[in-house]
Amino acid sequence: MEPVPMLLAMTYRAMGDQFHDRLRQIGLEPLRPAHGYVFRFLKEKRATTVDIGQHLGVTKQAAAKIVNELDEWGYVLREPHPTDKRAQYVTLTTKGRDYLKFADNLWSDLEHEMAEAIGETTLDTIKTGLAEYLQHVHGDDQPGLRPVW
Amino acid sequence: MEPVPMLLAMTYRAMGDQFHDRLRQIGLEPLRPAHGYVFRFLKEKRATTVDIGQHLGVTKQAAAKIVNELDEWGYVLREPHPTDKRAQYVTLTTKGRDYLKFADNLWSDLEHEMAEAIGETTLDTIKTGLAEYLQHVHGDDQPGLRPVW
DNA sequence: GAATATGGACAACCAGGTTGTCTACTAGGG
DNA sequence: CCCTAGTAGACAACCTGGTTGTCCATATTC
Repeated sequence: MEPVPMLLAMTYRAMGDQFHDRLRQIGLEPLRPAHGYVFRFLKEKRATTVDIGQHLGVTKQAAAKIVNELDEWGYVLREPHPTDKRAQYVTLTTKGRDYLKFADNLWSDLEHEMAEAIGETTLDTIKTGLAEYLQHVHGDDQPGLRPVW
Repeated sequence: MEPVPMLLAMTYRAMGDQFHDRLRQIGLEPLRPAHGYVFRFLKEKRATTVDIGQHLGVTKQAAAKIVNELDEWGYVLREPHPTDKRAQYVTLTTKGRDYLKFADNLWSDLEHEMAEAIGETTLDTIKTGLAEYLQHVHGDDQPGLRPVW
C-alpha cells in the first residue's frame, strides 16, 4: 500500500481535477484553489489580508496578490477596519457569495459520489480521523492550508 | 466539518512539515517531496525521465530538471536503454537507496505515531478508503502525484 | 513619549513549473 | 524497403505564484 502522504496527495489532486473539470464544463470561470479557500474563510469570519495569508499558509504579500485578483474580478471588496486605521477587512461581494454557493454544491456532489464509492461510514471515518490527527498534531492553531510541493 | 479536500491538504502538509523538520533535525539534507517520490518509483521499476514525469504528474521537461538535480547530487545515474538508443534508464545509486531507506523509516515512524493518535483501525480505514476511491475514479491509470495548488 | 511591533504597499527576485523547438531514433504501414 | 508519424531527450524562453526586503503609517507597551 502506498504511504499515507501519497494517498493524500493523489486523492487531493483527483478531487481537485474533477472539481475543476466540472466547473469548466458548466462554463464557470475556474478560480484557483486558493481563491476558493479564501471565500470559505471569509464566509466564516471577518479577516484582513494578513489573516488570510496565515490561513492559507503563505506570506502576507502572496495573500495580498490573491486578494488583489479577487478584488479586480469583483469577488471581494475592502472596507476600513473600525478600530485599526492601518488594517482593512476583506469581505465577499454578492458575486463572491454566489460563486461560493455554487462551488459548495459542486463539492458536496463530489463528496456524495465519494460516499457512494467507498461507503458513507468509511468516508465519515476518514474525515473524523484526519481531523483528529490534525488536532493531535497542531492543537488549535491550524497548519497552513497549502500543501507544499 | 471541513470539506474533504481541505482535510487532505492540511494533513498532507502537516505530515510533510514534520518529515521535513525531523530530517533537518537529524542533519540530513531535506530533498523536496518530488525527489522522494522519484526514489520510491525507481525502487519499484526501471524508468525513463518520461515515465517519471508521468508518474509525478508533470511534463517531461520538469521531470528532467529533477533528474538532473538528483544526478548532480549523486542519488541517481543514467544508463543506456538496452533496446532504444534514444532512451536512458534512470537508476538509484547506493546513496539514493540509502536515503530512501532512511526516509522510509522516518515515514513509518510518522505513520506509526498517526496510528497511535487516531487508532490503528481508523488509519487502516483511511488508507484503504482513499485507495478505493482512487481506484474508483481513475481505474488503473494513476492520477498525477503532485497536488496541484 | 520612546521603543517596538504590525498592516499594508511596492519592488526585486527566485523556484519550479510550462510551451515550443530541435535532433536522433523508433515503429508501423504501404 | 522506405516513408511517415511518433517519441526520448536536450535546450531555451517564458510565466506563475510564491519569497525576501524595505518602507510608511499606525498601534501597542512600558
